[in-house]
Amino acid sequence: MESVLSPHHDKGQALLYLTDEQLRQGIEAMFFAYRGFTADPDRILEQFSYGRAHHRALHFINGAPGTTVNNLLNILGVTKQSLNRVLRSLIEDGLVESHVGKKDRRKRHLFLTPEGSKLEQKLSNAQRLRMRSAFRAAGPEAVAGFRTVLEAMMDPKMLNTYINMRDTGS
Amino acid sequence: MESVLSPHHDKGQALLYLTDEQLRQGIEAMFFAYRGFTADPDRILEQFSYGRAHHRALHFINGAPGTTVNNLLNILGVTKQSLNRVLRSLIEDGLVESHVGKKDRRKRHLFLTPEGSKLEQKLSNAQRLRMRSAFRAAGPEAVAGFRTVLEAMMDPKMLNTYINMRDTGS
DNA sequence: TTGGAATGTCAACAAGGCTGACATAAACTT
DNA sequence: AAGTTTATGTCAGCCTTGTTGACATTCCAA
Repeated sequence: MESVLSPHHDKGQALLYLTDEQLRQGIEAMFFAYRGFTADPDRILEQFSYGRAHHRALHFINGAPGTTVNNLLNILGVTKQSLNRVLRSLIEDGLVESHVGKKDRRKRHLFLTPEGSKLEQKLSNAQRLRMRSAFRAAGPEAVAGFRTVLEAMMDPKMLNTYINMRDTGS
Repeated sequence: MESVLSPHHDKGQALLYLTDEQLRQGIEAMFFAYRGFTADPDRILEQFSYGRAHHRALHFINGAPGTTVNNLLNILGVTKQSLNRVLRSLIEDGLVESHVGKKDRRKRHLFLTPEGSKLEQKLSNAQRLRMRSAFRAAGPEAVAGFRTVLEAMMDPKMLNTYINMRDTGS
């Protein structure tokens, strides 16, 4: 907790944002913002008869080319059967390539084809556009705060995953 | 990346948070944080054989008792068929009551029963617990930034909805 | 070399989105 | 008063994306 003595963190100030009403607003803000966050890619995906699950797969394969199915499973937090369905359609449609591992032939390493990369770019551009304009409107300090709160809200295990991706740039 | 000459206002510093890599991190932060955000209520809902859709209905009926089906539809952004399925089960299970409007008898006004209120509390407490600890860990300035960015990310129409709920406290 | 662990595939089911069609009742318009 | 619009509910059927269970393949270690 925070000191009552510190001038910038007196009790009233420190606790104001922790009232149930403030928390409720935070909860609703998450709900509405997440809708906005996914709205643009969703519109594009619809044209390709894909869903959010396809977007997520493309996103993380793009970020970590050669990743395995199992690794993707851990990141996405779904069952392998669920992911497999999505991957199968992406592979059939020529957006993703699956290569049997050379060391361990049980593993499949996943890569985007040029066409898959193209769609990923399209989705990513749309999503970044909104994020950029939100960041621009809010300013650098707000962005830092945004990231801080989001990180504190993640499950510890996923926070590690997130931090690893962030630091290795993959 | 950073200018040696003007540490606080050089171009690199001012725009650092708008690089594609920063935006990518923002996107992934949203993805992982939203999972954390919904994880606790999801576990509770499972015990009742309900889903997130039920949670959302309970949440907004609790926040605006007597709201109509149509109003809820606009807030939730789903079709009436989809909402109806959820409402029907909540009404059958005695968590929600639907009262024919007195002025306009086409309308149904929705209220939580004591039992519905109890579940809503349970879900809301779990979700607030995580939000509170995230807010506490991040500090007031970060919370303000979080809210600012989320609001900038909403669709304008939903931002209005959100602001109205926030200001009227309903 | 054999049994277990890791990995991936196939089948089937459920939740919760969606559309379309239609019924009802009330309110509004002309 | 008649016709139109609005609000709501319901039925049927479809799709995506979760789930579990069963099973095949591959690797590794006892």
